[in-house]
Amino acid sequence: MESQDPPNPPPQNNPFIFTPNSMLQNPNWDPQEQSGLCDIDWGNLFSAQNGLLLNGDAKDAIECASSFSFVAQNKGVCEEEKGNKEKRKGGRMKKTTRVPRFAFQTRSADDILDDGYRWRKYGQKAVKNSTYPRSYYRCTHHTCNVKKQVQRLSKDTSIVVTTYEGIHNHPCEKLMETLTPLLKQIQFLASL
DNA sequence: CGACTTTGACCTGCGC
DNA sequence: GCGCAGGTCAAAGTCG
Repeated sequence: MESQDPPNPPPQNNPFIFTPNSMLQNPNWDPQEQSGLCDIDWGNLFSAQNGLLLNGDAKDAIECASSFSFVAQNKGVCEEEKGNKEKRKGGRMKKTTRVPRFAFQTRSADDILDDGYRWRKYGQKAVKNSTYPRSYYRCTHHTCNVKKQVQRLSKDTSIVVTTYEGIHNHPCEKLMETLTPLLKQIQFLASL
C-alpha cells in the first residue's frame, strides 16, 4: 500500500532530494527551497550510529545511493561496522552471507518514501530507547529478497531512518520517473 | 477474492 | 542458564 499510494504523493518530477553534508552545514542553505519528498543527510547516512560504514569517499556515497535505489551497479558497497555481527532473522535463517545494506535518513512527515518498488510489511517491533516502532518490509517481487526497515527517530521526529538490505534483481517499477530527477541532482552535485 | 496490514507469538543471539 | 532485544512468522482483519 505504502509505496503505491502515499497519503501525500510527492511531486512526480522530484521524488528525491539528496543533500550533501557540506550543504547542510551551509547556514545560507534553506531546505525549504527544496520541494522534494525528502532530504538525505549524507553526514548521517553512513554514520556509525546506524551501524554502517561505507567503503570509499563521498563520491562513492552517491554511487552507493544510486545503486540501491535503481539497481544500477553495486559499486559503493556498504559493509557493516566491525563488531556489529550480522544477526540474521530472529534466528530462523542462520545464514551468514554478507548482504549489502544501505541506510539513510529522510526528513519527511511520511514514514514511507516512494522509491519505486512495491513493499509488503511483514512486521513491526517496538525498539528499545525509541518512542517509535520499527517497521519491516519485504519487496513483493517474487524473485526479489530485498528488505527494508523503517524507523522514525525519537530525537528528531521529522527524521525517518530507512535501511535497505540487499539488491533488487528486477527493474524498478517506476524507474524512469524516479531516475530522471536523481540523475539531474547527481549531475548538479558533481558540478559543485 | 487477492493483496496487504496488523499484531501477538515465536525463535535465536547475546550479555550477564 | 536466564532474560532481553531484535527479527520473523502467520493468522486474522482490512481494503479495493
